[in-house]
Amino acid sequence: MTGTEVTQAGAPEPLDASIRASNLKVTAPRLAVLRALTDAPHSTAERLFTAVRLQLPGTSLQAVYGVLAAFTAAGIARKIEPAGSSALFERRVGDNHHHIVCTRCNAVHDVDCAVGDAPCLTPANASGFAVHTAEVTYWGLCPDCQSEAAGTDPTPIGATPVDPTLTAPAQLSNKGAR
Amino acid sequence: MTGTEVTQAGAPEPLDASIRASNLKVTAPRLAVLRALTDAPHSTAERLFTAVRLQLPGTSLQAVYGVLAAFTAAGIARKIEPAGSSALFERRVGDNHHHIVCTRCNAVHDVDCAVGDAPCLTPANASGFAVHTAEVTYWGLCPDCQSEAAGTDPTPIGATPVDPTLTAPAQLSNKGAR
DNA sequence: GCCTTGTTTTGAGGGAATCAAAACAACTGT
DNA sequence: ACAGTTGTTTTGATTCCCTCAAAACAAGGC
Repeated sequence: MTGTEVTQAGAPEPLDASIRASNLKVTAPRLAVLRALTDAPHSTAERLFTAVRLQLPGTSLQAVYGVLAAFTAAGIARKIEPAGSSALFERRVGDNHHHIVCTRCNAVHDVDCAVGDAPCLTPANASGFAVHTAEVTYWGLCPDCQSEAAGTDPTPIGATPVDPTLTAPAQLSNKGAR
Repeated sequence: MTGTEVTQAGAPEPLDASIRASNLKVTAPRLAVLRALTDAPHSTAERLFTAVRLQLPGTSLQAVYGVLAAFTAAGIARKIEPAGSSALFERRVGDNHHHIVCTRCNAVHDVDCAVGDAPCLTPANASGFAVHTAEVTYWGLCPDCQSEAAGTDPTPIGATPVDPTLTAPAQLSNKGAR
């Protein structure tokens, strides 16, 4: 009943296998977190904690933090920290992908790399740095929020959504902006 | 003597002018913060606070936060939040530039955009998002840390520098890694 | 110079994440 | 199957970074 036979679409290999493969001990909290992470990618520790508690009450928030730290260290999970939000976690690792965040509802989606392996990831002037990783975050409106923002109030749903004008990253060409 | 005649290289226009130009009142704390920001770009609020106090004791940390919020809202400063570090501020705004962070000493440098205005900043699959801004952060070793890391300990200088393997953004081609 | 409005100070508060020690459970080998 | 070892989790506290609110205060317009 602790769910070892998770033959669900989306989780090609059994949860415990990927944990064991990283030389980590397979525990109930870890399985639960990994499952929750599979069901809801780009989740905060808190969110995962909530999900985990449904299946495994008695799990502590610190355990979730610990599990996530172990997972990211082992490379079976990845931690992203978009400006203005708390850390998010995802299982998709090892591939060169980026993220796009909705400035209104904070939804996060994966974005494949534009040009393949190392797109514009080679900086123009690295000033002597030996670059080894690159990270791209896009900001915009998700489809849902586009429709709603069209005729409705321009105000974000959640209280403070991450004001793009304050953090002001690189502005794209304004064509079609408006 | 509160320094209005700052004819220093790096600050082409007087500090008070750029504040006034944004319809913000010119105050001592604001001048001090703007000066500190000019001298030390990519600084945390705390760091700026320390710098400001040298010239203007009695200034509160909250004032610095307030000034920085006003500056970013007005568009005369920009706030960046590299993963694992607290918010950093810089005066360089309006141009499409990115950042490169040393994973050992946390030094931050500006990086011009690789391909001009909108480099690889057009995501491969935006999944319907209306993208309006993009942000790129490179991670690597600064020149100084490269030399030191060559023959010395691979351990970072500051206690916890931001472990790139934990946050694991997109890996560049691994050639020359190791 | 006075008034209005916007800033700064002062003091408190809150969320996210980390740290440390003790209780506990998974794997190893027998 | 079982005991030992090592790695996890719990429990409890704490730190860091940043925000909020009200009162004191100063800049800029008249």
